[in-house]
Amino acid sequence: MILEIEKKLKQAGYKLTKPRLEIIKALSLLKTPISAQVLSKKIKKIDRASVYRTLNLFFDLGLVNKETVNREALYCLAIVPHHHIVCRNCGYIESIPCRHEFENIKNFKDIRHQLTLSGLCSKCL
Amino acid sequence: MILEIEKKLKQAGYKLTKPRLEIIKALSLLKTPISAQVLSKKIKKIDRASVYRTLNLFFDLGLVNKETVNREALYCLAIVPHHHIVCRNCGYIESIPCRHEFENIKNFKDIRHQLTLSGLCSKCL
DNA sequence: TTTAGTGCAAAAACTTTGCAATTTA
DNA sequence: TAAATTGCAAAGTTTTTGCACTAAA
Repeated sequence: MILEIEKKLKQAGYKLTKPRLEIIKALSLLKTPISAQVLSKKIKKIDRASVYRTLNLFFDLGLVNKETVNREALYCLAIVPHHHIVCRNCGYIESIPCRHEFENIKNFKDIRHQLTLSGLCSKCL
Repeated sequence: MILEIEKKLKQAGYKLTKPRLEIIKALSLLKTPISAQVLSKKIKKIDRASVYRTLNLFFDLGLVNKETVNREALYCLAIVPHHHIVCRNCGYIESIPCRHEFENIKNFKDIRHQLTLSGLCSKCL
């Protein structure tokens, strides 16, 4: 999966730098999406500005998804299509495999998507 | 539709104030989602802080959706379930009726969702 | 070696907060 | 009239930018 991302970065004409690789690695190790802030604090050796620049680049390239979860913007890798469902009470997050096809919407090509579900998990209801 | 929102606000124990009604009205007139910033500039008579407070309240109550479109967080009314597809090149936005049912995800109740699609519209590809 | 990318520091943009005044129910 | 909500001003947070330096191809 990491290799696939690196390939896409290269194909798009971007360099494979240490900060970028670090961020890809960090994201790939996570089970749940993460905010730019928190990611930045997690990877202390990379400057905050670079974290933001990198996440924006990855988002523009479709390598990461950005979704609003309980008011916060969170990022996660977009390579394996999946969704999240979040408990609005305790914040617990589960991943959901993507079962929908969005390729056939008239008038649009090269479709990317981002679906976020929220609810109350069994502990909270 | 507006009346339905007002009812929900009341039911949740909140007052129907002028700023809140203004914001509901403004959102209901829009064909596309809007950022807090832009909405605030659009409704000059309501203080910025109130716009933010109101959007957050509405979001928490599930009255509005918040979605990330081309890096920006945009709001729209959530009463009539629908999605958006955005052209990544020119920003053109179309609404899509919601055809999916998300009620039956195990372990979660009271599910809300937010789906954003992006692509390249026919003019841009 | 050249060009893209980084870190740093500073600026800009965005969002929230405290509190007195106002409005709603 | 009591309690919630607003506007204002200020603070806090988040994100971006300019630029000299560094690293990837």
